Amino acid sequence: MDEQGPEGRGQRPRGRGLHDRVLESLGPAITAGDYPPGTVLRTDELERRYDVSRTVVREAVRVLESMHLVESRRRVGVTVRPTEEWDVFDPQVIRWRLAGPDRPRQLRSLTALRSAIEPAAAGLAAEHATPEQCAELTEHALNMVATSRGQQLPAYLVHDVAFHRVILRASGNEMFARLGDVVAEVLTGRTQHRVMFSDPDPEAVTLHVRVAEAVRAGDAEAAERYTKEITVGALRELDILAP
Amino acid sequence: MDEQGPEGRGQRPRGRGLHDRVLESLGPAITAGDYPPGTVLRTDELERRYDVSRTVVREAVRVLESMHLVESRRRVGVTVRPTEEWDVFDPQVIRWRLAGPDRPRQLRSLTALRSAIEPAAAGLAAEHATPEQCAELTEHALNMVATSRGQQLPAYLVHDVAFHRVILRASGNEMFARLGDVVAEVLTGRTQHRVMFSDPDPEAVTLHVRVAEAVRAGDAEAAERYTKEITVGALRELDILAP
DNA sequence: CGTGACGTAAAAGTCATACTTATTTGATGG
DNA sequence: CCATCAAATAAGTATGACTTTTACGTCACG
Repeated sequence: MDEQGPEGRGQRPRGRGLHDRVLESLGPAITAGDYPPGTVLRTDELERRYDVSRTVVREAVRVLESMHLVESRRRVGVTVRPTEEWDVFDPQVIRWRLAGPDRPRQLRSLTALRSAIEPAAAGLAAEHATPEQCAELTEHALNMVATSRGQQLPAYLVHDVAFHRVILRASGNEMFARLGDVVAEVLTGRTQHRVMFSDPDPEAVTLHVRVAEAVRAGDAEAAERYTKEITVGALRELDILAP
Repeated sequence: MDEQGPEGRGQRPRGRGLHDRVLESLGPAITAGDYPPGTVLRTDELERRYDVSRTVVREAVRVLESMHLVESRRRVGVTVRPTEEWDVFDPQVIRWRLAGPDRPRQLRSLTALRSAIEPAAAGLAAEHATPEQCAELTEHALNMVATSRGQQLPAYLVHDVAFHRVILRASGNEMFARLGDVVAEVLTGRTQHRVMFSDPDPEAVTLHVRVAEAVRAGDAEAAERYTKEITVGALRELDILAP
């Protein structure tokens, strides 16, 4: 055993809070499958493992429970729940899974989600976007064109992310809007995987400009169709990278 | 003051846990707007209000924080966050909002979400559904037909919900699958609103049968198109009910 | 040999208290 | 007027005592 001494706790690591530290360790571990569904954790074991008090462990466990990652039952312990019951829409869960071995699978799910949501969002945006949002949109689209050649992927990515964020926000649907972070994550992840490869697909760049035009013109049908083409491209790309 | 006595707590209401009781009171209150964004709650105030210990309040607050409903900061208190930052995909948040004054708005968001997701899910289902799932699908569709006339809405609803659940599950996408509960909630809510009115739209019933056929035939394009028609119908219905 | 009632113990849940730490506020002094 | 530092405040953490639920084994009875 490696006790640091009879009194007090060793090494206050002073993150934003001890419970966060526990959460940021347990969450990824569970979503990564280190503790397969059915695994039982006992709180006093966790106390010792992380060298923290009951208070801290319980708070972390409570949060994991609210994500349906675990279930806490008296006389049993904290049981890891089956994967199908996890709150896969929880942004935190998404981040944890993107950081773990489930990343490819997660990226596929998310890309399929994008492919369903974004065209609809673009259609709504064409009807609801404010003039300011239209302006932002065309600006980002033009910046994408400008940075689409000559190893400027980081800059390109910034505008790509911003573009899709505006679309989702301009849809006027709060739920679509909240997917901005997720889409950002997917786009970023995708870029990292091919950063050494080529410049972005010129067709995709053009499509973004078309979407911006369609939204500005209030043409919902066109905005939806062009966006669909973008996301279909993203899906196809996934199949090529991991068939 | 209404103290129950000098020692102990009064009335153990023994829900599944005190923290749950606090959560189930605070959560709805916040999402209902009883505490507008910016409102600051102090934990010791909550302790007194709910007549529970620090431990319990902290656990509840921790969960609310993980939903991004509140933010807890030292020397300040527990602050209600702006609506745009809430985890609107959290099933619990969705339920709370559906139970509160935000219900109409929430139903609209969710219906728009359905309208984006379900057609895509149906398309995927046509490619991935197992024979068993196809069988379930046609069975539910036929039962919908059978119960579509003569004041059998409750029974109809059961099969409607089941049908859409199977579609979402058969899509093979875990995120789509997890929307089953949400869709169920929407369908149930919709039925409750018109339970005294008419039988379900015969066209919608037929469309469900067509979707089942398309999925069985592996015709993704048709499955997607028919499902889209169903959800568009749902959207139109909303406009009629609350233009 | 099966079956149901019952007691026991294990683990989470709760409480009260003492103490720590970060942060706001404002007072003090340059 | 601004920088700096001190005090007050509310959340964060630790801990020990106690309660409540419930799985599991035991034993008596059919």
